[in-house]
Amino acid sequence: MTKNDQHDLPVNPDLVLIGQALKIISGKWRLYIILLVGDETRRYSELNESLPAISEKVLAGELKALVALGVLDRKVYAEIPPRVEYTLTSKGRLTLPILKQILEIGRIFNY
Amino acid sequence: MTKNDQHDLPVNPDLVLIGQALKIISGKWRLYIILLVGDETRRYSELNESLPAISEKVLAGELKALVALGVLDRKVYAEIPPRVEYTLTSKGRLTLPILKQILEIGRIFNY
DNA sequence: CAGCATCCTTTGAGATACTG
DNA sequence: CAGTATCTCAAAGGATGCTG
Repeated sequence: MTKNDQHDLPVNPDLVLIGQALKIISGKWRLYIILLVGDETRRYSELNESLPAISEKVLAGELKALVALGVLDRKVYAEIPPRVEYTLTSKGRLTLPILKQILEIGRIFNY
Repeated sequence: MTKNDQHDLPVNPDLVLIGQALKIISGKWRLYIILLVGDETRRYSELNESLPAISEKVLAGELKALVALGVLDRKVYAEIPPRVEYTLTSKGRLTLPILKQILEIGRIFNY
């Protein structure tokens, strides 16, 4: 029976889910990227231009992470010049309506 | 007509709202704190115990920030020992159902 | 009890040059 | 075009001791 024994506090199972969700959406650019892709197919250069303030390194890193997390699909076309397209996975699409709700928070605190 | 002229890209007004929302919810602890307060009244010590991994400095700082942002109300009781209680403001309460939706994202990527 | 002050470590992010 | 490699920096977060 340690001090942190589970019986001490009824651990809120939601806290675990928050952690899972934060793995997906936390960071300065995640929400922007996921919402910009939306239901479309986006090329790297499109995203780069839509987010002028992001650096190439960060964008490439975030895209790679989101692919690894199963949020984005990455499709490479063997063309010259190269073309790479990103779309939401089925799981990624499930998050879309939720992320759009987050925009409401912006509205709430804007006026 | 500069390169960044607004006419060049139909700037997504949602991007602005994301920025507003991120001011409220971004960071490692914001979601936890807001959801833990929920519809209840929480003391500093309660929050501190519910989030064993947070340091006192960070918790105090986040609470102060959330009060400044208009998310939390802070009520001090002139007692000994001191008692400080936090509740959501009316705006803060408006975010609750949205933040609860975010838990769904955790579920989506958990299985 | 509910913090603040100080110091320190870690992480995220930006700039730039370069490559398949 | 779509990235990588390096370097650098700022900010977030953590540990600890102290106080009204």
